[in-house]
Amino acid sequence: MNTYDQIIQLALERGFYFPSSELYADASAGFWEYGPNGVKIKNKFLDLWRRELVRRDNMIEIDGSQIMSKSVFAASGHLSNFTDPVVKCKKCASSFRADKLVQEVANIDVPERMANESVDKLIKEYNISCPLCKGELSNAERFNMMFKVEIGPNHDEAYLRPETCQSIFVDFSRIFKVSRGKLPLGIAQVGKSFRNEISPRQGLLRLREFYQAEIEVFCNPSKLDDLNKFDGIKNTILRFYDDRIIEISVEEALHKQIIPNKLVGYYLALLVEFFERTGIDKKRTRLRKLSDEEKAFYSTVAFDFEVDTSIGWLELVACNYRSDYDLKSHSTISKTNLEVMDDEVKVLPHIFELSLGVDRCIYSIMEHSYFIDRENDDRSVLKLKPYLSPIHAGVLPLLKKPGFKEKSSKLLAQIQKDFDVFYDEAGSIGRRYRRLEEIGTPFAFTIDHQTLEDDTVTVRYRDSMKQERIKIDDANSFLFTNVFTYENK
RNA sequence: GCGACGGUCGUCCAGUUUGGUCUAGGACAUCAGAUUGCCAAUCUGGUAACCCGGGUUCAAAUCCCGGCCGUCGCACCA
Repeated sequence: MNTYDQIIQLALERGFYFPSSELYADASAGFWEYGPNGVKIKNKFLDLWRRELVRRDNMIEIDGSQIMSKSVFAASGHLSNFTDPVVKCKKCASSFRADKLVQEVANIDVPERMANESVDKLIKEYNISCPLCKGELSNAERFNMMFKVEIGPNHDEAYLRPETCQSIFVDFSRIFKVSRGKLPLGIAQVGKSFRNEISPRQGLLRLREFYQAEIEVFCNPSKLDDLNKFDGIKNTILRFYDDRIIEISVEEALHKQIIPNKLVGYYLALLVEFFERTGIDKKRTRLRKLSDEEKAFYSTVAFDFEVDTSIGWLELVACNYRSDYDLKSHSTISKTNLEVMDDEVKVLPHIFELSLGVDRCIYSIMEHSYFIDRENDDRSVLKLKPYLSPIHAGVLPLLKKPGFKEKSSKLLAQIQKDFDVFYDEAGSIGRRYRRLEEIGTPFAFTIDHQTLEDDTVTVRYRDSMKQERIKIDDANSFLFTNVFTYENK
């Protein structure tokens, strides 16, 4: 069984995540739910994201609507560009990307945005048939990956947002004013996005409804290298991939023009430092500069932050320099001037975006944390960072005898307002330790005979299995110190 | 969306070839009790499943059709 299957099994058995609506046979693919443990790890992951990116860089966070008007997506380009021209074989019903098919067979350049009629014309002209069965092809159709919804009794057309960032763009003007913003300004948002994927697969890795944590940095395009805070991260090591991995400091990467300017370098560094805190193995991550073919339609420079998993390299964060694409077209379509003042000069800000897929991150963290301890009965341990663990600590009475439960309850009440704790008295003590470490609980407090005498408990560490004694009164400070530290114990 | 294969307790699997013995079995997990008392111990007992719909048949987990889901390949991945 590979690691991916083991993680899925753990997720199902222990309530991290599971398919949505599974009670019913008509449940569609691409929708998954977070169970009790999954929600906790997701919330803690987002706490870390806020701490390491939003707060660290004094960003602003908003929470926008999931349903947005048609005009938003007319301006964003999603109505016209978020589609692929598709032709179907009338005989065997296979479908193909029309532009790619024509390009291959006729050996001519076909722009992706070519009108359907022009594509049809080319198919006739070059007498193109189904590559599989030689059957006749249908006319080209556009498959739009946005979910359309109808508003009110008149069925007004609107869409579920395919990316969270559009809220940030359309709200930008007001946010900038009310927060007395100054460029560069990061605006962040966590929320759900919706894409009608043709074939969603692999659990959390490709969903039709998924969480994004996005950061849009609004900046003055003429001041991309005018950034004092760059000095704070210039020595941070980035791992770039292009045929092979290059480990290089941000400053060096700037000199070698791997990154275009200080602003991009600064935010890539913040991102990389954030991921170092998640428990994802840095040696199994890379930044990959995208070629022109791979880039999204709105992007001028793009890096993907990728992580190596048991099923290959996985894109976790798309880092796009979107220039003024978004504000310019929102400005045009809405007929609103979205320029702001920067040092007495009017500018239409450019945008550098860090668009993070939360669900994929959760999966990757679980996979990189999953550990089979060959030296200790092959126990399975989720070596999550303590601040990401669904449960911070277990409270375990060694015996089911008078006195033990009372002491346990006292300890429980004392720490559960500040921490996620789990009380367990069922089964042997070893069994209870194993249950806790399987879901990543870093600490277990055990109430034993000595507790009844001197109000001390043992703390058992998940990774080392070592124990030490502390006073019950010190349990909170122990947890504050050990849960939120970046050091591993 | 196409093709191949598959779908049985929470999880993993047996049972389907050849319809009846399946009132659906096991392991792990889980719950209750007993016992033990610091690393998955033992014993007893319990909960718990044939993906959905239709068809064939005296009889369907088993055969047929459709749908849904999953894995893999192709295509797709803004």
